[in-house]
Amino acid sequence: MFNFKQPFNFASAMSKTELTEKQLAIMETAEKLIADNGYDGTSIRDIAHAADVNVAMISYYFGSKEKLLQAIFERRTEYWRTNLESLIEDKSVGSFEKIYKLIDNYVEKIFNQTCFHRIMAQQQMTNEDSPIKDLILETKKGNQELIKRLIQSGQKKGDFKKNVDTALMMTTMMGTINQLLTTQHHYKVLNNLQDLSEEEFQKQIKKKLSTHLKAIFKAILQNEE
Amino acid sequence: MFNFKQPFNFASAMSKTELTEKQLAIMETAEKLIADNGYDGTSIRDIAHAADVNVAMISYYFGSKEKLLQAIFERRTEYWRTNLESLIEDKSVGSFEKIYKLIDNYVEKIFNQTCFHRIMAQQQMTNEDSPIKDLILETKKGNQELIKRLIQSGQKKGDFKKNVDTALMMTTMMGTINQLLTTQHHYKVLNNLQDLSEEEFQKQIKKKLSTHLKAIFKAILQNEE
DNA sequence: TAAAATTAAACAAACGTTTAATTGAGATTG
DNA sequence: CAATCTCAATTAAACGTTTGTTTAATTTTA
Repeated sequence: MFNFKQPFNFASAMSKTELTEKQLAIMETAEKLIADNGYDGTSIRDIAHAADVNVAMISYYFGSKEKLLQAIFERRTEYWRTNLESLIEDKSVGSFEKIYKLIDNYVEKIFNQTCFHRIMAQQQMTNEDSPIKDLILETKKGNQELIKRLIQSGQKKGDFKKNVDTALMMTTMMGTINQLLTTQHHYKVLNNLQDLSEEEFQKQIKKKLSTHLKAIFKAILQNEE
Repeated sequence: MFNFKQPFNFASAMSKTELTEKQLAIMETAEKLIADNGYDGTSIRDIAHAADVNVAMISYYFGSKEKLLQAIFERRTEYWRTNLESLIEDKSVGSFEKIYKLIDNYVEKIFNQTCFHRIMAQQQMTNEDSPIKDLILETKKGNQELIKRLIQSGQKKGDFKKNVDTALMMTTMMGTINQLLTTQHHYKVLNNLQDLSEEEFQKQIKKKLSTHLKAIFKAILQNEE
């Protein structure tokens, strides 16, 4: 007899289904590998082997290599804004306190997802347009809009200087964090911290970075009249 | 008759020869392409086509794709330190003036070689050891040592604070510059500057960036006793 | 027993590199 | 001065791998 059975295609059937354990395992393995070796430097076979699944499973679940990356981005960018919104509205928190909390929030979030943010830094560098770059730009636009409002409210209260270049300020924050993220090893070597355990080093660097950024933001924002 | 003629191998014959026009053309084309699409995202055929030479010429001149990248790095890192040395020794220049000159120097150099520095930023991100990463680390080590001396001399004169984290300070400088370099387009969009000519934009951004960094460094370094 | 998950194998295209043959310009020769 | 020789420069074609993706068959699950 003939067999008319159609092959099932998961990728095209998946619209907003929950992610299975296996899909998550693939995504997290891919995150680590791509962060280390770059998107083009990581093959589907590398990922499949490290995640201990068949090569075909990646196309089966995600459709393609690029869509896998997109899935990673969608997962990680989902919960960015939410708690920023509430911070801005909170009337019981002072202007500088808000900024400080913002910094802690960024540092904490980024250092809790180092692999993903290293990938984001990579992707920002490429010069081709892509859905992912659009996603990054939209996220950034939203964030910067929120922060602009935060600063404007501080200016109205007389706490902050006028004429603050928000974009340049955010560039310094993201730039400093990214630079530290991508050159952690250099930082370790240059400061003779190789003996520290990875965990201890992360803890120290997060604290130092936070303090450092707060001092910078204070200097940029503080009204000295 | 038999032909015993050995093929000439340029790559292994070249030790410290001057670069020909053609080699320079290849290197500069490669710089642009790799900056835009990444090292693994750029094929030898892409480079050869853009530089209008045969694919084999690249292996012929440089030996391999990786050695081409190395040649680019050697060309660009050659003249980094020289004029920093003299700046530090100069007794007629004040502590802050020296720092400001240092900043201008970095901004100017990096923005005059944007493609190369975008490649450098890419390479710093990868997690594999390579001769190129070693070269970057050595250059950084040397620079940081010089800057440490610059700061220590300012501290002795009582101009600068004690307990300055030089590495973190440099991280902020390089991070801010790199971030701006890699997200110039985002910066343009986020600040509605799309109408400016590229040249005018570069000029403006260099000036703004310089001022911005000087303000930050002043805040970090200034002794307030 | 039907649908979904998983597999090994195959696919064409692109990759970095090498080969072997040809071209071209300058030196050497008759 | 023309002919010859020499060797670097240049070429098209081929090399063996690796790439992302698809196929068709098999196993698992319910």
